[in-house]
Amino acid sequence: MLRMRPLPPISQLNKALGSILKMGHYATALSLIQNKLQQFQGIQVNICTFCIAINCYCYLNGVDFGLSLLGTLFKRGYTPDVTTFTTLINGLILQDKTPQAVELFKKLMRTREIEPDVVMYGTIVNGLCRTGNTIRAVSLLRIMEEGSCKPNTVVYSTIIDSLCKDRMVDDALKLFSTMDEKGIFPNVVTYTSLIHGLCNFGQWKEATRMFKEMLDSGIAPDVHMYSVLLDGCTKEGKMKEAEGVLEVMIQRNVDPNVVTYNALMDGYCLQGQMDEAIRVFNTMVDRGLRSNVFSYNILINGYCKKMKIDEAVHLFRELPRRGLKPDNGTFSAILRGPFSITFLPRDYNLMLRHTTMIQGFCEEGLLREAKELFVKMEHNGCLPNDVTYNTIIRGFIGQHKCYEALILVEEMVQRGFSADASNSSLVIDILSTKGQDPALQEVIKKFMPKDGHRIQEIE
DNA sequence: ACTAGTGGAG
Repeated sequence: MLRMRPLPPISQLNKALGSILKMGHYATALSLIQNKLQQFQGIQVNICTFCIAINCYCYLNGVDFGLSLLGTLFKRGYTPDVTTFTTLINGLILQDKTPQAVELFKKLMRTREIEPDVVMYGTIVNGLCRTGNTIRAVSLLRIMEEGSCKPNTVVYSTIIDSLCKDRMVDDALKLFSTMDEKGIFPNVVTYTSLIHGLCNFGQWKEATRMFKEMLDSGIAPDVHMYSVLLDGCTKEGKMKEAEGVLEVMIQRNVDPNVVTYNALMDGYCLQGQMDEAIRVFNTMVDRGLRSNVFSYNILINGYCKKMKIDEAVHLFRELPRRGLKPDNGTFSAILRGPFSITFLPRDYNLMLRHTTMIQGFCEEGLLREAKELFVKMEHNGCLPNDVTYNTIIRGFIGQHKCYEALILVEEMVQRGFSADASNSSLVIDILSTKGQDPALQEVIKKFMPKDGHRIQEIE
């Protein structure tokens, strides 16, 4: 007879779920929760399990699903704790709803429903930094310093990294130097952010000084740190040193990953040494690492710059065979290359090739390139037609470049073309939001097809 | 046990 095993303690389940989450398997964690609930009807799910589920929903289906679970939680008589709310705040930030996240945070502060802890503060700081509000994050840091919830290394690191990315490396250095006074110690993450920032601004000497300082304080570099250093070397054209970094990390049993090799490959591409870049690519694969779309983009970009079209096309075609999908970076590399129209399908005629390319440029926001090709296509013996005009005009309007659009509209009308359906509706959209701009009015009037009555309806 | 911060192409 089958004897029922004792119910696993809920803490055991939660612990297992924790390690599944660390690997990013949110769907697995969710189905595990559901299975356990069905398997053991009487199992007592606690607030942590709910929080894990909310977190999974936030990552898988969006924060709205997470919020709806909060309702269930209330209905069953549970009281959400600070972690639950932090999870939701993080969910909002993940979905680019940082203003709502800040609102929720403020509301919790106001109603004193929850006493925010350092993680909740850190989550808000992260949200502010990610949305270009680093200065507001610094203000929040000051508030924390004066209050009872003191900032920790994570909060400082988040802001230091953001300052570096906002090109305020000096301010990052200043903030860094105040950490010591407060007895908050930088870790490898703090140093990585700062050294990355210094490398990006060519302050190689200062970067190496910081690295030595870190080693002296007994902090061990990890794969992130070594990759940043290697990348810094290649940006300085120091390929020998970059290879040296790779050797050192292998020696010290820090395994390089695909990011490390990509950085090295990009360095060789920058030097125009495509043979070396390919050698690195092969070494990476030999070491059992999988190339990603970045690896391909780096090489395609390198070949395009060297006018090696066959090699670039070959790699481009290899992407799907490796189960990889070209992304914006791939198209960007191709579009900037001198042979970009060659990548397009064989049955595209010259006209279609140019128009497709122009559309690609517009979608990438590369209007200057779009205009260049637009001018060039006439020299290539290929007159733009109504589709070409509509494509490029849509591009300029999309980037709110009304005056450039106006010139093109006049040209188009002169040649006897008019706006297509998609552009007409686009114009109506703009009219409803920005109709008061006289310059835009001018564009719109010329742009619309002969039956201008739809404009009057709106006016 | 659950929640926040670090690296790479264009």
